[in-house]
Amino acid sequence: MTTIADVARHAGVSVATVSHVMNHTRHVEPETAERVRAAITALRYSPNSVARSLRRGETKTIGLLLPDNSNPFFASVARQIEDAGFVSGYTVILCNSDGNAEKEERYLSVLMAKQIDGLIFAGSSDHARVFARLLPSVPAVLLDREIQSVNVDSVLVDHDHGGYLAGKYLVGLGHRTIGVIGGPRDSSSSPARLRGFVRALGEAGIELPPSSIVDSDYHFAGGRLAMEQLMAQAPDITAVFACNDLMAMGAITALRSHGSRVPDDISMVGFDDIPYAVTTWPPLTTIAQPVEKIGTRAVSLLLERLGEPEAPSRREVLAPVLIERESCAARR
Amino acid sequence: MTTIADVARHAGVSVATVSHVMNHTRHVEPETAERVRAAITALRYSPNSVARSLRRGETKTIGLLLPDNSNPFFASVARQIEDAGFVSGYTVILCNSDGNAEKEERYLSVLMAKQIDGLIFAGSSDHARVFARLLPSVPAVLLDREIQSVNVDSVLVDHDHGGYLAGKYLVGLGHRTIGVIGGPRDSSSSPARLRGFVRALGEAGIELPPSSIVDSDYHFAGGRLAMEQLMAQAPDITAVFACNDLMAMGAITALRSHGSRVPDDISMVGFDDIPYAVTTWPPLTTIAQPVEKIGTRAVSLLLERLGEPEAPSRREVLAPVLIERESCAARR
DNA sequence: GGGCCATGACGACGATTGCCGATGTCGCAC
DNA sequence: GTGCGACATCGGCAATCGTCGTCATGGCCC
Repeated sequence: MTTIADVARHAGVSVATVSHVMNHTRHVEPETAERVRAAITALRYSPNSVARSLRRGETKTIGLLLPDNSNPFFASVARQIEDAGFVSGYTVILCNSDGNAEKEERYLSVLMAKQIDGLIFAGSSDHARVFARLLPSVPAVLLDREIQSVNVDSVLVDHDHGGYLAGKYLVGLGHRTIGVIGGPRDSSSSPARLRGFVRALGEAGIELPPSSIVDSDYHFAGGRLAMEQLMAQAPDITAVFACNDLMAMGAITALRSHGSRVPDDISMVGFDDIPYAVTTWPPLTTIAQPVEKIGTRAVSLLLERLGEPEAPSRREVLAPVLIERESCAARR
Repeated sequence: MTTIADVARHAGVSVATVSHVMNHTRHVEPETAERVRAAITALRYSPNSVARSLRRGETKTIGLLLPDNSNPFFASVARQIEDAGFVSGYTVILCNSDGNAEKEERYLSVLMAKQIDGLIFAGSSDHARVFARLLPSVPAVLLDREIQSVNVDSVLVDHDHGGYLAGKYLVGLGHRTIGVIGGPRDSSSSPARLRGFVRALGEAGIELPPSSIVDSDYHFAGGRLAMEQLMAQAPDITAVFACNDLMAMGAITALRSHGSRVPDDISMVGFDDIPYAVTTWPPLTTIAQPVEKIGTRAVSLLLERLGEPEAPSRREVLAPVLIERESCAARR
């Protein structure tokens, strides 16, 4: 590997000069600078970032810790974050924790050792210990999660509002007896979605009996099972709100195998707007999470904090929007 | 940040000793070692990987350059690679190139500057220039791509064989007039899949007229359009082989809106076995790529090469397998 | 001679590691 | 029993990795 010293020798100057022409950090005689640049290209020199990082005390690297990159939602977020980081000269280290507290801790240690400049964290549940020990020592942005701490900003999605949107929409179509397929109780998102949904119904004077709510797990198969159960215990429903798209897709499958037609017999609203929401039949009406914004805002917050480490911590909440496709119809 | 010198001072030993107890790199009096360990935990010391990397000349980092992490196939591969790397102490830097040659080159430069120990590259097309300039200088593994070069291994999927499997299967079900929805001509995978498929048909004495082949783009909407076209120009087909699942899903949608039923009227075989292949109705019969193996084998090859840089380059080919679900039926 | 300009020399940054010195142990010869 | 050298054990010093910022220096002009 060629080093800055090689370049200096080749150009007949000192290493300091080479460094300065590369970084435009002090004036160098144009002629000299030209000679240096020539040497750089001649030797195909590229500065060693490791040495640079050691010297400068910054790595231009951000850690991205999320539950599972093979989950399309996180994959999209990761993609956005990587893109946004790259344009600002940052590189992303990807870590998958499966929401496992121990793994999160191990990854965090590695990332800290690697001297990341910042962290973007999408924990799957609240592991206070992890945060308390490690987070304060590096600027961080939490996704869909909050914590009282300096140095930590949050990007939140207004799940409550999303649920409200879904409720308003179904009520507006004339539905009165509505079923719900909920996500995991211990997630932070599902209860909020449910809350907003219930509120919308409440505003229309509609009450949601416990028998019209079935909890599930955010997965396709879980959604199918939940729908079976829902059909059994609340056979008169004309619409369903599934707390995510995957479960909505599973529910549609269950309905189809029972001969129910969507949206003719039952309307279906999902949540997330994953890319595959358009591949179902009928295409799924859903509440879209602003995936793109989540990623870009997270990076922006992080970079701003790097510029001003002592600024008070911020929380940014992003609004989901209703995407109307073909899985809902007015009540007959 | 606390450094090794702080620990040494705190334990009353030299930095060398601290280093040696951390790395078990020479015998240290148990008593002394214990004192050092105590100091380490007392000060919450964690060695600075950047300094270590500079000194050791290795970063325990591998670069992963792929077209698009939001594509579920690559997302899964990335996940597998990250997992496999982590257990061996490697960390992954994620880069999305969109298959854009210029981006690939920029990323490669950054990765080289960051002194990655190895590279896993899933290029979307052959950018010989990129490779020629940069690849030889770092151990690399190519995914689904080959190139004549030292230091470069490949993990390949036998697309030809996958296509063959699909053909054999449909022929075995009694189909004789079969349509094909192809992927991009300039990809390396689609033509190979097609080739294998045609061979299987040939062995059964079946010929594929040009009118039963429609090329598309590996996307859902493209698949739908292609199916429309296929129905128009080859109305008598009883089965379709789509060169990936997304197009198969689009094709099923097109068929449904024309009142054709899958598999009763038309059988459908996809390729890839993306997670969403089970969410269609009917669940999609498809040729599965060994996603998991691709990732783990890529990491293994890379690590083995790191251990033995001068070994002859290797190519590992992985066999796809037929996953029988419900989108195919015997010809009426 | 003071001030300015362009550049060079040099010491961190934090960890690893080859080399050397100090101390302790043991065996052997007298 | 004593003295001495060979050898093993343990720990410290200092060089090193490649880059960058600070201080120093030499030349030049007014």
